[in-house]
Order: sequence, then C-alpha cells, then structure tokens
Amino acid sequence: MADIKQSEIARLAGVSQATVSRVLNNDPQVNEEMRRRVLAVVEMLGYVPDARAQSLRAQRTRLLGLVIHRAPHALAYDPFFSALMASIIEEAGRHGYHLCVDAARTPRSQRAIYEELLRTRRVDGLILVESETRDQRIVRLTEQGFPFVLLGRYDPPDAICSVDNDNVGAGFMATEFLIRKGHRRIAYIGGASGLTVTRDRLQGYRHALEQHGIAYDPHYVVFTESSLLGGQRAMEDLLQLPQPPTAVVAMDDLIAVGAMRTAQGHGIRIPDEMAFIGFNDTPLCEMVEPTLTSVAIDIPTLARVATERLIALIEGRPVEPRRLIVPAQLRERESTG
Amino acid sequence: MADIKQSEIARLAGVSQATVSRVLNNDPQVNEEMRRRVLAVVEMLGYVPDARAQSLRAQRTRLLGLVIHRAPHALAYDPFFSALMASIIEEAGRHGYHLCVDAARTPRSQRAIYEELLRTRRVDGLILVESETRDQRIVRLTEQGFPFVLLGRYDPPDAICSVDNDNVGAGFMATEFLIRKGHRRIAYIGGASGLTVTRDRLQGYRHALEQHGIAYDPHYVVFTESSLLGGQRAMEDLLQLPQPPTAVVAMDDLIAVGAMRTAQGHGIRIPDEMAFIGFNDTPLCEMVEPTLTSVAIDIPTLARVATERLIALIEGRPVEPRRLIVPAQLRERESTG
DNA sequence: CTCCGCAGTGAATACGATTTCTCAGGAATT
DNA sequence: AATTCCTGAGAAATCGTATTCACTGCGGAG
Repeated sequence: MADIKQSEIARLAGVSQATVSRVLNNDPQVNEEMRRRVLAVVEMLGYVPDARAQSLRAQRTRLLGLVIHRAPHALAYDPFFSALMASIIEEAGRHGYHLCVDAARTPRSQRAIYEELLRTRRVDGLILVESETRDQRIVRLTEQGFPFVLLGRYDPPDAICSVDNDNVGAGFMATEFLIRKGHRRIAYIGGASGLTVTRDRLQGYRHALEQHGIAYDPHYVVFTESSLLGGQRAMEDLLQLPQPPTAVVAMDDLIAVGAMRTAQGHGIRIPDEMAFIGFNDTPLCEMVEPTLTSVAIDIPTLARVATERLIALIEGRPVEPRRLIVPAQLRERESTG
Repeated sequence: MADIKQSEIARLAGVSQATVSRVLNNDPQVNEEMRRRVLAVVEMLGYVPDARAQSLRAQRTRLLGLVIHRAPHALAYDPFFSALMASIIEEAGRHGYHLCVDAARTPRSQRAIYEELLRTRRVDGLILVESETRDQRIVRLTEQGFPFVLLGRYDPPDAICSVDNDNVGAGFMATEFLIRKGHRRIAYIGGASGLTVTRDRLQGYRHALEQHGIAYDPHYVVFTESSLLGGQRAMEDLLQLPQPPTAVVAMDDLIAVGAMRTAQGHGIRIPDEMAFIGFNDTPLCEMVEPTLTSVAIDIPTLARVATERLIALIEGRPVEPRRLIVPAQLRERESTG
C-alpha cells in the first residue's frame, strides 16, 4: 500500500527516477510539462518520500535531540522542561525538523545517551540544558564538531553557541525587589551548587545586596535539591537560625513552594511575616495559596531562539553573535505582599 | 573523525565488510578468531553503526512516535503528559528504541502530523493518546497496517491493541468514596465531552449514584476545558444552582484545583462545606492548599505496558490480550476531609 | 554549414549497513 | 582415494533517494 517509491512514480509518469526526485526538490532545471506530469502522479498516489532513505542519502535525519537529566523526576515534576519542549517542537516543526527526547536517570546513563546519539548520527544536533560549570559534554561535542546549542548557561566558553535567560539579572531583580519592599534579612535557596543557574542567580543576589549596602551573610545561603522536598528541608534549616530571614529568594518555583509550605507549617503568615519569590513563573505559581511571585523566564522565546540557532548551525549558516541573552521579567503576586 | 564505517573497520582488521557486520550482529556463523580481531578494531576506534543506514536497510528507525494534542497548552500545563513521556522513554530505551515527540495546536495540524509520520516512515509505531469516540486516526492507521497502541481508551474496537487505566472504575471509586462520606449532592465536572475519558469517568459516576439509590441530576454535570480556567468557569456555573453540590468529582486535577480556587474565592471552606476529588494524582495535588484527594492513574505502568506492546507489535510478536486495563487507586488527602 | 553551448533528461553511482548468494577448503563418509 | 557435507567468509545485491555525469537535440554565432 504505502510502498510506493520514486521509481514507481517515474514508471507511471513515463520519466526517469532522477526527474521525479528533481521535481520533488523543486529543481529549476526541470521542464514545466514534465513537472506537471510527475506531480499529477505523485498527487494521485499520495506519494511522500521515505525519510529513512533521505536521511542516509543526505546524511541528515532532520531530528533534533534533547536529553532530560534526572529523569523521570525532572520531566514529570518540573513544568519548565515540558514548556521548553513544547516550544522547541513547535519551532523545529516550522523548519521541517522533529524532536527526539531522551531521558537519563544517572550521570552515567546520561553520558552513554549522549555518546550514542552522537555516534549513531541519529540526530543532527543537540540542545543542551542544565549545563554544569565544567561540562564534559561540551568538550566532547566540540571535539567531534557536532552541532549543539547551550540553553541556560550564563558564562559559556567563547565560540560556543548559547542562549540563556539573564540569570544574573533575574537574581538581581528578585533580590532588589525585596529590598525595595523593606527587607534586609533575605535568604537565598539554591539548587545543586554545581549548576551554573544556581550560581548565576546567586551572583545577582549578592550584587543586589552589595549595591544596597547590605552585608552578605553566608548563613542565609543554602543549597538543596530542586524539588518540593528540597525546599522544605532548606526552609527547616533557615528557621533554625537565631535570626531567621524575613524574605526568601528561591532558585525555582518548586523550591519556593516547598519552602512556603514549611513556613506555613510553622505558623508563619505569608506575606506579612515572610515574603517569597521564585523563578520560572511556572503554572504552579497561580495554583498555590498565596500565589507566588516569580521571575519569569521567557521560555517560548528561549526555546525558539535556541532551536533556530541550532538549525542554522546544522545547515551551515552563520550564527552571530554566538551568545544571546533573553531578558527576564518579574511577575508580582501575593507572596510578596 | 567520527566518519568511520564498516569498510574501514574491515580494512584494518583484514576481513570483509560483511564479516564486520556479522560480528556486530552476533552472527554465530563467525569464527572466534575473526570475531576477536574485528572487535579489537571496533573497540579501538570506538565504532558504532550509523543509525541512518541501518534504518534504510532494515526498514525500521527504532523510533516511536507520540503526538501531544492541544499544544503547547497541554504539554506545558498538564503534568500527565510529561510523566507519561518520562516512562515511555525509559521503557523504549530498554528495548533500544527512542521517542519522537510531536505537538499539534489544532485538529487540522494534528491530522497533518500523523499523516506525515505515517507516510515518511519516520517512526516505526505510534502511541495514541486522547482517543476520541470516533477516531479517524484509528481508521487511517488500521487501513495502512501501521503499528499503534491506544493509551487511555476504555472501549476500543476489538482487535485494536490498547492499554487503559480503568476510567469507569475510577469514576465509580471517586463517587462512591464521597457517598460514603455522607454526600448526596455530588457534581461531576468533565473535560471535553467528546473524549472517552470524560465519558467513562462519568459512566462510573452514574453507576455509583445508581448503586446507592441517588437520583442522577443532569444539572450537576458540566463539561469544560481541561485547565485551571476551565475548572473555575465550571464551578461558577455550579454555584449558580439553587442547591449547589456539597462535593465535586472533577475529571482531572487541573479542573479540580481551578474549581477549588473558585469555591474558596466564594468563601466556601474546604473540605468542611464542600469536598473535592480529582484524577491523575499529579504532583499538583500535594502543592495546593488544602491538598487534593485524587484517583491515581498508575502512569508508569500504563506507559511501560503500552510501550512494551507497541514494540511487540512492531517486531511482529503476538500481543494478547488486545485490550489491557490497569487498575486505578484512590489517594486520600485533605480536600475530602 | 559547422561548431559550440546549453537546457533538459536519463543512466549510473553513492550513502552505510544487512543479507543472500557463492564458493573455497577442510572434515567426514563410503 | 574420491565424493559429499559443512563451515566460514568474501562478493554482490539491496534498501530509496539525491546527485553527478554524460548524452541528446536545438538554437545561435561565426
């Protein structure tokens, strides 16, 4: 049924298989009469070229790769990745590409997955998320000359194509916002301390304190796992302090909500006694009580730009500048009064 | 660098390219001495076969397809799909398959995407979610003899391979639970009325009422969009009734949370004055105040089984029984007292 | 009138792997 | 010792498409 190939079309149209290929690829070299004849047959049989053959011949699959780490947890619980995926898929589709999503449970399986995708040439390029400060993937991909784009890294090596939200700026924005509300004892809860995103937002936090003449107190900075539970644990620690903070900047919404829950559990009223601010402006913000102020990452733009650039790299078009930063935006809600 | 092919390995090992292929495919016909020699070279160069060439030759890509509808909304806001994806990817990986995720904004683009995946033979099989009562995709795929598995449809045509959570049972379970808590005026908020999942859970709801001698009142049944906003709108309607319900069965957690928000907005205390129960047991349930009782769909099992069966279909292994039902489970939390 | 160039086409080949066919050479059988 | 059998490995075909190369007419220039 579906086993129609170009040679079949060619036979029915009375032309050579090469001509069929030319017609389908809009080769200007082909005569109008021939084109019509071929297209008529193609139309009639509903022929579409076999992607597998095209992949081999053209040495490109038109597949982009995205690997989610810390699966299945991150994928199932963090809407950031889902939102990112949705926009990547959309933009990829606009260019005739598809998205292959993989997931890794452990750093070890992660390495293996990248290695496989790379070696088997199953995908044409990769979007790297959750880049760490000294990322082996970057080294490996670069030495292989494999197209990739970093998404979500603030200080990539030069010559690496990257797109990032302005994490330093976002950290600064969140912290300054709280300072202007009158807070002086502001805590920062980070995710894994190795992640650049954790560090970048922390840097913005310190910047804001400094700029407003508030001394940096390391007791107010804790690192935890990026999850509801992580936020809860971190908050427990902060509440042990002789002088607990009056406001909390949490590295993501999940952590923020976890921290809020714990604070509420201790009878603390939000935002009157303690203010909270998260990052990513996930749907979660609207779902909790009180609703959570969050610094918005423009995920659709981030995804769109990263995808566009990756495809440009794959197709050998120039990509300048190598590094692009998408600005953040603060969405004020109830948790900051 | 990475442009090693079998002929290269063959040359270095002093054998023919066919032998290299045989070694890599564990052909017992090959001598131990040869095998060692080839493997040594393969190991040294880190050679891995090109997936594109394998795809063409074997007429199979080892890619599974999943199309998310109502994108980007559904993907970004409904953790169900993310959780599903995570488990599909994991199970697929276990069998050497990858997952290609697509997204459709409109029913029209949806048709186009399925048609393309089908015709280009880009994927070996499809997992269909959100099956409707008279689904054109099923007709099309069946007539093409294309491997696919239905996920989340309770009453598939015979001979169609499907996996579903027990939606009727889940609807029954949720409703009966509320009845046992003493509720008599119980509302049901469904998603799009065409979705089988909406109808199946409704059927279970009616069943439970009937079995406990409660008259079915159509005023207590409303359909809405599967979103926070949809839940809010539906709740507004229910609150207009002369005798508002004392308990609400919402077709998914998102709708339930939206409905709860609106009820709270009207000063209704939960669960004292009104009880709520959702479906899917998404992470959201733990994040809201009060936490939401939900009927758990065993997503990992659902995904695992569906993926296993799809791969079996693809590889021509028998799949019996055609229809499989994964039981649901109620997770009691604060919203039902 | 001859030759060149060019548009348009078909034949042939490449892409990288798997699989079938074929055959050499050693073991086993008579 | 001659024939058959079997094992193992090479040569070649194949998957479906894109592309290079070579050829055919035909028109215009010299």
